[in-house]
Amino acid sequence: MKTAITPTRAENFSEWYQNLIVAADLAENSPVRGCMTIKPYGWAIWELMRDEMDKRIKASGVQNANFPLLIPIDFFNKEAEHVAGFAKECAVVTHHRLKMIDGQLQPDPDSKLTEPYIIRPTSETIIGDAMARWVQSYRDLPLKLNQWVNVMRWEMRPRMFLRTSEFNWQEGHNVFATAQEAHEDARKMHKIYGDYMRDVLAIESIMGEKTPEERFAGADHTYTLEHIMQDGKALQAGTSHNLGQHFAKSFNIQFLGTSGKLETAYTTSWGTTTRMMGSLFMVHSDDDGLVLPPFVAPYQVVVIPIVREENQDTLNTYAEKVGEQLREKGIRVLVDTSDMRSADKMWKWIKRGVPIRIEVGSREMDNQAVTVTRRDLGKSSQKTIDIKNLSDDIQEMLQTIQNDMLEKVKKRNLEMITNVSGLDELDNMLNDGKIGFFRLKYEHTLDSKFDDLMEKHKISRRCLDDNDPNYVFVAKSY
RNA sequence: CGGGGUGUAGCUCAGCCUGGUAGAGUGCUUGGUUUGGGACCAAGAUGUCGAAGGUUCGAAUCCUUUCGCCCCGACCA
Repeated sequence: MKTAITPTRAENFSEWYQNLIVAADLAENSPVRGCMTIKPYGWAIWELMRDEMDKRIKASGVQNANFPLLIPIDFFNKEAEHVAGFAKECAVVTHHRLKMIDGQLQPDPDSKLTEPYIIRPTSETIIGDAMARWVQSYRDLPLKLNQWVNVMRWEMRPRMFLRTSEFNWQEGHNVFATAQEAHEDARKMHKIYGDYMRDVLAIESIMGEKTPEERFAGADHTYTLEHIMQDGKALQAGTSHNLGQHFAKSFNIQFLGTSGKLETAYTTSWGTTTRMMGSLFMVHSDDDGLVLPPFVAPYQVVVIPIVREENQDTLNTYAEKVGEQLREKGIRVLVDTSDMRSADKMWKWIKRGVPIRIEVGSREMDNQAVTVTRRDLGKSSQKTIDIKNLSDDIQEMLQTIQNDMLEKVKKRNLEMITNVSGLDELDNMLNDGKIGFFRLKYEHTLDSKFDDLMEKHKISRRCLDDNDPNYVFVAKSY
């Protein structure tokens, strides 16, 4: 059978992924090295994801703000571990003016900055600096801030949505009076992310704490959400850090406590990025293109009139009427009356992952009916239904699709996780080509033989098992 | 940043070895026949051959430099 995307997932997963992005019109490589252009259809998905995330973040008591893109290099220097983590991938602004020299615009040597700026790879430092001023008393705490911005990390090996030099994200930064509150907050944001990914993206995350080897530079504890891709590899889709007093000490975030003594605060930071889109695409899509969960589908339903010349006008009117009926219920609908062959329209919207396709032709019009097909199930789900209760039926169907997609992922996750008793068993399974996550005692991975296995099989520790932190998940990753 | 590959029409690519002034398929436009899971016929438009320099009467082709992209590593949301 001919698939819309070639090669298929089974033939070459990473090439399939790239072609998927092109076929679904999500993004393209830009003229700027390592940076992508997110196209309107891709951005529409992000806006839906972002708006829902923003709602949930605000509901947890966080306020949005906006901090500068440029960070004084000196700020960055204040937290040693943090510097070590990011120094290798920073873009640096060194001049503030261009000059025409030999017919070429160049940075004007006379405009060299005495102190260069870093384009933010993350904003702990500049937000820490502000917090030091904003936090004076225990009454100012907790202070919870978030910003939706772009950041830049000079990546050596970019891949669209998964790892680009510039990416969009939200970064939250909270300050607390006590270690306990900071601990609870890091866990709370972690859970909010997990719920979001389950409810909105229809993805069940593998959640847990990063091992000391893998945690964020400058954090005491890093909690991660790992997603299992269809090829068994891991993708980190979000993190929440308990930064302890590292940044509070470096930036003097201090307050007068109830006892009248000056105390040092505790901070957390937590983020999710456009990488979640990469996960969304890789987790759900198939060999015919994108498959979107209804929650984040720019169009939840596409109505395609199967027109013939003689009935074009009446049929388009009927299609619009169907679309209008659905819109009244708040369903996002596109009635595609564009000048294309209907078969081409179908494939276009299949590739773009619209959850429900409604076809209307003269047969349906005569019977006051429509033919519906679910994207996640394909042609076998095609059925003709009466339009009498259409908007209710479609709404219910959208909910079912959302649920079914999650269940499918949960089921696949279970199949993708293998318990192993020790390093020899792990080695054997990987030698046999077994893919997915492997769960084993964390202490086994402290054996030097595990370092050899990591090298040999390109695996890494993803996170500890939240249900039993004596165990760790190990996998190949993106 | 190291190893390998690659850059020619919107897209996928041939042509390069052996220098002689640009090709195919697909897509696009127009007309016609079609239309319920990727139609067919006919006509037509489209290129600084990634960029810069060099060799040459002449460079997509040979040489040098440089940039991007892809794959495999190291690094990471």
